[in-house]
Amino acid sequence: MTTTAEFVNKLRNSGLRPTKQRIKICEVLFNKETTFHFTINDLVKIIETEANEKISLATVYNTIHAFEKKGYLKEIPIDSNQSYFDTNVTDHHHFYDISEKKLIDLGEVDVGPINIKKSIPGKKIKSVEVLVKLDTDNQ
Amino acid sequence: MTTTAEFVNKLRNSGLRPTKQRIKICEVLFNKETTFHFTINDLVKIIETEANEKISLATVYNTIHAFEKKGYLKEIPIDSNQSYFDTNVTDHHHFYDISEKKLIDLGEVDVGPINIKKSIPGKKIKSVEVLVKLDTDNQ
DNA sequence: AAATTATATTAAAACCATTCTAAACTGTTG
DNA sequence: CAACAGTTTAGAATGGTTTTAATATAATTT
Repeated sequence: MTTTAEFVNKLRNSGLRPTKQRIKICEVLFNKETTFHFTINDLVKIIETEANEKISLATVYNTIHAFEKKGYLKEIPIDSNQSYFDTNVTDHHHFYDISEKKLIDLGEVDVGPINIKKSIPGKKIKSVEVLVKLDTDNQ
Repeated sequence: MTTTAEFVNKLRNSGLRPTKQRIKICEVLFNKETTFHFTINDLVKIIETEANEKISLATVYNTIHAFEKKGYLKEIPIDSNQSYFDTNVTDHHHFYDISEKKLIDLGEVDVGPINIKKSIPGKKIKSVEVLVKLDTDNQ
């Protein structure tokens, strides 16, 4: 459980003004038992349902991008026409269930160490992401 | 070097009618020394420049999706708003150079074996893709 | 606490990659 | 060659995301 005051501090410390909208989004994203994955559309629906409030789409996008830039969210690359975000910003990988269009976390123990043997001069590795696509097992 | 007749056969054998447009796209994609990565936009430009021809956007999309379904192309998941395709359909992974927005192949020897220890009942692994993001090394 | 300044929110429009539509066209088969 | 099924096309539609520019709000200064 995180109090509103703590979110206000978190925002202020990041150089983000603690507006009503940002605080609400913090509560929706960071006040859960577990981390989770969402699309912008999911988030808007959660805000409308859970909070019975309406935040403009543009603000939701702005806020999510601001949070991502601050490292409070991670975008997950999927070849899809919409962006998926993860409130779990620790190093981990993902299953992607193609039929259900759902992401599932792979914990650190679920994937053996990844050994990248190639390097490009002048470039450094920023992240290593594994996406395991899942299909229904019909046989 | 692949002849037009061979592309015609390849298409016919896949159940795709060898139309002028599809043959042209085959020539652009599969008649190169090396495999490469492209977006639909890249491809349209190549066709216009290299071949001085115009194929309708819808046809390019249709053809690329048909080729992907037949396994002649692979889509590469990147957190971007446009799709990247690869003419290299062997099992391999990628570097993604963030500043140049360019993909670079990682050969089979460049990445150690990936060990996925978790499984989901009723689901089977369709693919395992590693994306290594690269940043400019300023220090 | 009012005034000022800088930043954030908003609805609506714009944007842009991709998909759809329905009419015209082309390859295939008999 | 006729008939059919599959393909191409321009243009419209779609849908996620970004931009715009006016309004509102938070922070800072007086």
